[in-house]
Amino acid sequence: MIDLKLLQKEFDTVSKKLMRKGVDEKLLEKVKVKFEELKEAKVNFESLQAAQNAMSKEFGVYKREGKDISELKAKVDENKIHIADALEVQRLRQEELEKIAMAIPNIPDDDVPDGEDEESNVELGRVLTPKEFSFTPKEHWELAEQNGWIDFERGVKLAGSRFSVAYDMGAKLERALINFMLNYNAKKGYTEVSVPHIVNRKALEGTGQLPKFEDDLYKIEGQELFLIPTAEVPLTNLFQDEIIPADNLPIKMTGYTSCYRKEAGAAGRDTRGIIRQHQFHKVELVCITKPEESEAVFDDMVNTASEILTALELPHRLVNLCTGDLGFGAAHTTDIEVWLPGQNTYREISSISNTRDFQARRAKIRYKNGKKNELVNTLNGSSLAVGRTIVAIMENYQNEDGSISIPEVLKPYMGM
RNA sequence: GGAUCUUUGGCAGAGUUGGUCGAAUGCACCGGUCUUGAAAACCGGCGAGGGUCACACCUCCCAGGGUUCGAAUCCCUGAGGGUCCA
Repeated sequence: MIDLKLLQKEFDTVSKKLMRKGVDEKLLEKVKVKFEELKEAKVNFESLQAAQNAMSKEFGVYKREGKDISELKAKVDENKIHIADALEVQRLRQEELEKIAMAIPNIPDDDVPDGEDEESNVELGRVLTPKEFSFTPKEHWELAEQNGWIDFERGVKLAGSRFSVAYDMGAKLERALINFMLNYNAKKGYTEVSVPHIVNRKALEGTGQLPKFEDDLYKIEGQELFLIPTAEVPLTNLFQDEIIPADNLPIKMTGYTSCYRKEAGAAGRDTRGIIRQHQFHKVELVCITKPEESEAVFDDMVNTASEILTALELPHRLVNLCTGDLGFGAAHTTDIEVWLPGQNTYREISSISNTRDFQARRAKIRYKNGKKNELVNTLNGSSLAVGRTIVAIMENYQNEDGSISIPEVLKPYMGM
């Protein structure tokens, strides 16, 4: 949720920034008006309520003094009707406002580059040089089938398209990577947390997946529960409605979960292989910080994810997302793209975002700054998407005969 | 599963003939006096959210609903905890 007070006070500045992200200025004006109307309704309701309270107190006095209360009662009864009306008005306006305000994305930072889509993303740097192959490197699905690591047909049999089954070294690699990543993150000061894979609506509203992106979520029939699309949701919402002592910040967490996504808007994209699955494994980083320290923590998260790739000797690059490619809740995002020689391109393997106070405002996560309660900053990032890491390992570690070597650092995790 | 009791501020714990209760008291905590420093003692402050320049004011005594001019206090439903019976 954006800061409505800020929108009201500095409409021109805020709307200009949001227009960079394609938000219609008319919509923002509407939000501003609705916000003012809501405040008005609140003041109205509260003053009626105050009058009611005062009269009720008088009642006590009258009774004790044995005075006649019929006139006062008439007044109070009339006021009651007004209160009911005022409350209804307030409720409606609140609903109206929330409906549109909740669908407004976060304000992008000033240094986020302009752009429609990923074409305008800005490369920040490269780590490791892709190696030259003496043969034409294959794509991962081919290697996966050839080595018997991944079974696409039986995944479809069990659950449908975009599901797959991992076997043998493919399955072991999954497990090894998860452990390796979690251990690495723990060493960097991130506390390991194991969370539910099913969450309620409030949690998803807190992190911004709802109400706007319900189509992308798997919902449990008959219940207001959803499968998580990322561990970011439960990890961030651990602190929903809490006021955290300043000394406890920053909170740095890492967690492994499966992630479940309908991929509603992705028809036809990445249909081969395991780049885009309905269920995939991911190790996530989530941090909760004071506003002034969030950028330092952000850098640490990017480094942590990048270091894992470096340890796996996978070439990658860092990319600063442009306004058009930025997610709903992010103020700015750095993607890490790993080199895939089979596809001869870099593909996203991690996305690290600073949402600043956008999620904190929705989820009411605050901290005690002296005497005042202030919103925290929340950050999230993958470190890393496990399936895509396997893809990267397959393509980068392939040999001419189609076999695949195992990265040195993973061998201990695979009983080798 | 049945009966009964219970659910209050960081903790403990008053508050059930409904009104002056957002709530006594103790502990904890913060500030001060005293002290070389600390402890003790004494003085002062001290629930949360919204709102305001600051007040005022609104909301919150497990959750939700109801009765009433007015509810922490009464009624209903649900959840957690205790005890007894199965």
